[in-house]
Amino acid sequence: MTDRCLSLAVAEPPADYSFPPSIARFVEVLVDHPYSRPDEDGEQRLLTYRIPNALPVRAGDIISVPVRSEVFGGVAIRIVDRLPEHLEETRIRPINKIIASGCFPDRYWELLERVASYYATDLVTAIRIALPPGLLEQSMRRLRLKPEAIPHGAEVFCRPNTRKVLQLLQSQSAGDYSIRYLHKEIKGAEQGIKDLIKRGWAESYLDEPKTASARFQLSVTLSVRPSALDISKRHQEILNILSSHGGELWLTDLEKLAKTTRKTLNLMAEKGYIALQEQERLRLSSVVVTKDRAKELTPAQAIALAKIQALPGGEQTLLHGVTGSGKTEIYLQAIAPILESGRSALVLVPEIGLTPQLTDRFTARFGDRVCVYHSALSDGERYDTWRQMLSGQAQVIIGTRSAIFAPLPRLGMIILDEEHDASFKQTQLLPNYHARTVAQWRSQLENCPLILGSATPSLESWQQSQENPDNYLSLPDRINHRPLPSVEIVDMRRELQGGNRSLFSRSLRSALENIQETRQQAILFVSRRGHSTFVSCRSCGYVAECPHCDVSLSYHYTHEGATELLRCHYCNYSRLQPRFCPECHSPYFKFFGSGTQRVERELGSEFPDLRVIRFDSDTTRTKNAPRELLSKFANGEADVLVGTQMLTKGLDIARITLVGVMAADGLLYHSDYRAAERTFQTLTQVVGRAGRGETKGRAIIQTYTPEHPVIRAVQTHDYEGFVEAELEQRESLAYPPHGRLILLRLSGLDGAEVEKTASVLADACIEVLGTECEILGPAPATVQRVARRYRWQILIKFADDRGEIIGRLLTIKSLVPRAVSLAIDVDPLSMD
DNA sequence: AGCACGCCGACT
DNA sequence: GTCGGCGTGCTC
Repeated sequence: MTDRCLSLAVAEPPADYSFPPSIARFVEVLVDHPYSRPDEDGEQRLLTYRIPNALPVRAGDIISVPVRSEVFGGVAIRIVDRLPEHLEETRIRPINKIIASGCFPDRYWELLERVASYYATDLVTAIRIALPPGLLEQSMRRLRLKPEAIPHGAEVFCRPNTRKVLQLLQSQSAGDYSIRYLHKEIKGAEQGIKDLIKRGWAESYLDEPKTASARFQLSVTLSVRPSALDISKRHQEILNILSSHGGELWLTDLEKLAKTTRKTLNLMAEKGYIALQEQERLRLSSVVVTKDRAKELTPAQAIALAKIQALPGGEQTLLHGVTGSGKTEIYLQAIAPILESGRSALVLVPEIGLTPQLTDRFTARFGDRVCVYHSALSDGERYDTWRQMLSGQAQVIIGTRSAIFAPLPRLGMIILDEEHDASFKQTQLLPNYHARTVAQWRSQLENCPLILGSATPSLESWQQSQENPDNYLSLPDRINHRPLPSVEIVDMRRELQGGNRSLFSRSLRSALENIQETRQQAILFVSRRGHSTFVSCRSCGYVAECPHCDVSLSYHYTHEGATELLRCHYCNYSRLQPRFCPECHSPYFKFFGSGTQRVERELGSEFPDLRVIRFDSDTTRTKNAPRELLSKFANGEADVLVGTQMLTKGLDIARITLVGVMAADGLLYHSDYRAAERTFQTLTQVVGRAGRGETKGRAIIQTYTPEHPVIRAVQTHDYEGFVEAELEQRESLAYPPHGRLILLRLSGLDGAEVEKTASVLADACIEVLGTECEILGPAPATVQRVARRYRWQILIKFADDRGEIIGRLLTIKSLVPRAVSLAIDVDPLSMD
């Protein structure tokens, strides 16, 4: 399949793009439409369109085309001068318009091809993740009521289907739904829709795809000398302000700066003092920070930097630096010469919203050559940043997972910070790619070095670096010889035996008291959000469960007097906590498992003087919330930060001297084969937040299993010991990085149908893949039902060098019925 | 994948 | 006749 796709992709040199318009009349398009997706043989189907009047379409452009009665996005693959034989010219329709051109730099197609084939999806799906949202949008046919045309009470005379459609439309104030939605809601909607249109009560229309577009704004340019004699004093003032800002400003900015109005400026434009013109204003998010300079490096940092700078293109190196060892400074100094040489750098981080500190440091060093790119940006911001990347200017892009597809024409370096982090793997949408894997391909294709940085490298990266020790860089010490925090393990069983029923051990309690006295700061790590993981009736044991998923509902209670809510952490269903047990009407409930809200509340009652900020996905939902909460904490407006996993990333605050882990067991208790690795990484990272300033840090880990080897390894900061033991484990079970996995995830509303499909697929796998693979399952997923869908899985284990089996696996796709969906997760990180 | 089209049984 | 169900084929 790969080969065929390669021949499809735009491999022609730019000179071949420009056919004379008289010859280049047709274009073959890969359309974002199911028909264009590969069939059983992996054949991509292209549709041929006419190019209207010399529209400058080139291969690689994103265009929009009509398919039947709708409009879809697509990619121009080939410009041709003649139609294929099986097509009549009368059947050929013209393309609608060019949405974006020149979007794919050299070598970029090859990257997308590789993503599509390795992750077992089609090319359009791979292209889609590479583009900003909205570029491949499609139109939809909608039905709109014409209320004025409907006689009063006339629906009584309609047939049932017409009435149903009418009632559904009338239930909404605009009286407007997509035809697809009407079909989904009402069976036999077709007739009703036709009837309504025939009667003239409704009209169907095509809503235009809402493609992102550039924003234009009025700008003001100085066109005279401000001191010219015949200009009034007020006008001179305004011109001076304009002049002092370089002679060019946005109209809105000048209005504010000069405290003037549009009317005055219009007058000045008429007199010819200034020129007003529409200009594109890029929506790039910018933060103003003070400029900084390169810091002096420690000897270890200097060695690492020198090795990075000597790294040949296409090679990767692992920068293994303990928490607080100054990896960011190395990144900054490695990037500086890249920018100088006119090339760009790509920095990938796990979750950008949570690491404002890192972004700020890059901006302080490189100013407006830094752009951020991640999903929290608005569509407009994303679109503009994406186009800014295409410009080819030397720049630094800091982004999350999807930024690995940043269309930078002259890429000089890729850095993956916190490379072990699981958020680099896409899990919800297809393709289920891992940004580290894609980064490895991209660095080879673009012939630029790849730096993987982490304090707790993934087993994959560790093993690769062991195979090539030249490309392993170690920073074993913190900068300024600061020691790593001491780690104390507290056995919570003993606390209970000793009569301490609080969430806080005696040790943690006294450490928190100490924080208050010494005016230092602490963070408390909790593995779950919410208040309690479940609520149970004290007399009958009833536990509220989610009606759509096979899980109990979490209890949410944020503050005194707040509504008590039960919420499903899988599908977000929520309802009020009942006052009485629905089974036995008892008013008494017991709360199990403590989350961030409960820890926050208990802190409040046991340490009323401590000021607490809660930092979890509930309090950081809005765009600027993470930055605001963190800067409040950094400014000393709170003493304790209580939070989940998010705390483990990039938090660097000198006054944090204490880290408390409320219950380490919540992490360990997972059936997943990666549970130990994840727990070690998370705990090591969170412990590493302490003691980055003058005062030595201290960590207290509360657990019910103090003897667990992972907990021990965290205590002794023994990465290597942990990794070696874990690698042996994995090898004995043929789990990654020894051997590879593919997980087939099946889901559907009909449990029996999903189960049946799963068993059919498992048999097909055995037939197609034979004895070269081990096929485990089918088995129900850990949580069998999520959002009313039943879920089954098949796990395929195979040897490292048998990558070609993925292609063979595609043939089983056709065995899946419509009502069941299949996702092929190549190299899954989690089996949930 | 949807959505047309067309064929066949049940009911005014 | 007409309505409504579902199997089959096409999308430039």
